[in-house]
Amino acid sequence: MEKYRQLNIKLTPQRLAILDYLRDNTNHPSAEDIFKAVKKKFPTMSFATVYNTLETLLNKGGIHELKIETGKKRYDYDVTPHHHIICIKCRKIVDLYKDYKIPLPDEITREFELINKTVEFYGTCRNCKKRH
Amino acid sequence: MEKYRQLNIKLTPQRLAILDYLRDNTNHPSAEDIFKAVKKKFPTMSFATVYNTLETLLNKGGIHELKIETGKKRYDYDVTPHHHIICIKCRKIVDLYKDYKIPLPDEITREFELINKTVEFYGTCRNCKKRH
DNA sequence: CTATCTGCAAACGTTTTGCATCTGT
DNA sequence: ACAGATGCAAAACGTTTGCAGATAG
Repeated sequence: MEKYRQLNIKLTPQRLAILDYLRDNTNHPSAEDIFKAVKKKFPTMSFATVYNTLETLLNKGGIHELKIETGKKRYDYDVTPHHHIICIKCRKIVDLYKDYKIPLPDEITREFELINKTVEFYGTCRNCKKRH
Repeated sequence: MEKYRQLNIKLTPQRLAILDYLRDNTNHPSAEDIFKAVKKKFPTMSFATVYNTLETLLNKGGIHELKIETGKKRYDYDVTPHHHIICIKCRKIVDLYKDYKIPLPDEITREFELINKTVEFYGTCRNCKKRH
């Protein structure tokens, strides 16, 4: 795949399995989710390899790290800018592709050079609202 | 203080020290920051009490938990709606009191009942930009 | 061939828990 | 008086690290 080659990293079978899993599971999996899944293909797979690979991919800009959960990182194969809406009950995360222009007050633009922004919306999804 | 009483919790000296610290330190301290500070007043203070108190305050809506750092929670005494801009170099966090109206697409509003939102801006602060 | 990756196990930092004792209300 | 808080130590949890052996390029 084109994206894989552009990363300029050694494409080991383990890394390919991790990349494939991330590509096919856009539900923002945690390191453990990834580990469990790829361990089925590679029974010797270790957490070290998962974390090493995620770290490498992060540095190469191949994935994004989400700070949506406290105490557990989540990963996103989709690095195009987008936002998230999260159900506060079931923690379902839905992607939101909208390029919002959010103006910053002058006292902030004087102090900060803006690089990027993320908007997180919180609410209850239809399913969770139903079961009151 | 009025806010303290409204929490409807037992106001032990330890809790008062934690609340006072949070009230006076709006730099979004971590549990360890809080622990270190209040331990000076209460040498017997334990992490359990800090975490118990923070959990209680969260449930009562007296404080907010910030998901800005991965692997470490930060706390905010200010529960009025606001956003943050974070320096990606020194991790300085500046509050931003702006009530942004951010429109959601119909397919989202059909699926979710919006409760609240937070915007996180990332950039480099003046100090960090200076030292190139 | 060699720079880099894997996998194991041990260590780490943060947060949670069980429980006996103590204390605000 | 008693529901609920404290403080200690141990454990849990996600993540990182050191290192010997393996492997992609």
